[in-house]
Amino acid sequence: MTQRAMTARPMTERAIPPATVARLPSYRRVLMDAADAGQRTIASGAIAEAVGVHPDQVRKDLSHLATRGTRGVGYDVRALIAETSSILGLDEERTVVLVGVGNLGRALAAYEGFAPQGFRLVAVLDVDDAVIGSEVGGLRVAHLDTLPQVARREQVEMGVVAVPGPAAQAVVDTMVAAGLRTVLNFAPVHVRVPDDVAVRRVDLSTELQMLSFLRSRMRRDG
Amino acid sequence: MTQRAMTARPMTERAIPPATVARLPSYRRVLMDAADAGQRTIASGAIAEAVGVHPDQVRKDLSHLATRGTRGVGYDVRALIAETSSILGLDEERTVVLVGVGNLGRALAAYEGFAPQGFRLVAVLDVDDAVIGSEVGGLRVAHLDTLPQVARREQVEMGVVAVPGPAAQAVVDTMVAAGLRTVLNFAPVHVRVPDDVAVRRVDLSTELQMLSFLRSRMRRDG
DNA sequence: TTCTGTGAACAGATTCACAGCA
DNA sequence: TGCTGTGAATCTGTTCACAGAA
Repeated sequence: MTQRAMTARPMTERAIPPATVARLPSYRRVLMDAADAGQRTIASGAIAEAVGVHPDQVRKDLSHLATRGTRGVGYDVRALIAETSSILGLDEERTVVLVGVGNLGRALAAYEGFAPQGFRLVAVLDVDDAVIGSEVGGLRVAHLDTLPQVARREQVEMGVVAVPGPAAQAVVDTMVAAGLRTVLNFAPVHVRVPDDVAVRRVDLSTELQMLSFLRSRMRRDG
Repeated sequence: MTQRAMTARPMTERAIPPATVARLPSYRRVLMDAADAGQRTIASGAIAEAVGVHPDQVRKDLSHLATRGTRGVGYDVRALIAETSSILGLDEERTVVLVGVGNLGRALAAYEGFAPQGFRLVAVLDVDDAVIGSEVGGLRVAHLDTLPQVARREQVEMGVVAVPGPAAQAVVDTMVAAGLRTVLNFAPVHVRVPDDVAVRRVDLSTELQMLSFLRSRMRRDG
């Protein structure tokens, strides 16, 4: 629909392929482990081994970054961490709001993986009076209606949707109206959003079903 | 490594592309909604609309199945549900074991999405004495050491890993040794498994980071 | 040597274009 | 006329092969 590839863009960054971006968080994690272990440089082969891809793939991916490796040695660990963090937007703090305080919502609110990557959960919302006012993940659950105020006050950028499927579209509409521009959707439905809003969906049921498919297939192969 | 494509295979099924399989669960959900609403047939455009893809894509995907649509009308809803279920291996019950009773593990155990798709959780395991013996998702938490017995007794096929990263590889090794052949890994690390075991990883942090990337990019585009 | 960087070959997935049946 | 089915064209991603710097 929109013509992106032809758009003039500052030379500093050259349209990193989505497939590469998807691997960057894994690379970054390995790099941070290496840094913790005191390593100053790391070879593509070592990253590849830890992440489970081909070394070729790692080098091709890293060739989209500005950081260059040195032949016979590898890449500078600190430089790569800095650049991947910057590309992924992890050098500035991102505020997150969570909607839906069921089992999954509660688990997400308590999830320890948010904070270390710079994601700060600033509000937990629901529409059910039974849970509003209770404490979840160190925050008091408020009514979904307060989202616009919270979003403005805290400059919230990301929304996490952990409500049942039928409620998801309405929640996302509310988020979009409140100015959120990225949404992580755990409901098992596709939601419609304007072009300038990004949505990613995580569906446990889909994952299980794909595994189930692989299982069926394997029994015949083996 | 293994040569699959050339393997002789019963004509009844012709190697469905992975990308298609990944969309099948979504199609199936839409079909079930349509069936609930009393619809007997459905057009590719309607499925596409609900799932958020091109109608062309839906038709190409469905062309890999045996069920054919009728021109000017659409596809038979019941027939498609039956065939997608069969392909995804959802016509037989799959037994699942969950390891790791942290926040996420508890949420997964209580997750209502397992049962309706034919996934039956038969055991919840951990290594922490503090949680062993407690009840989670209607099951009493047992020690990970009991996995081999449970796996044999219940013919367990799938394992869900909800333990911290550093513990994941050992847990998966135990699962593989106990005969499980598919693993859904929520730990943020790559785990090594033999060729005949399938692993899928779901990483919340990766999803957030990809959204964060999109957010950074959008601010410049818009 | 060892390990990077990249063009070229290849493979897979999506979109287009259109023929053809109800 | 509406919607399926599919070859062809295109696009995207992966793997190969190898030149070249430390």
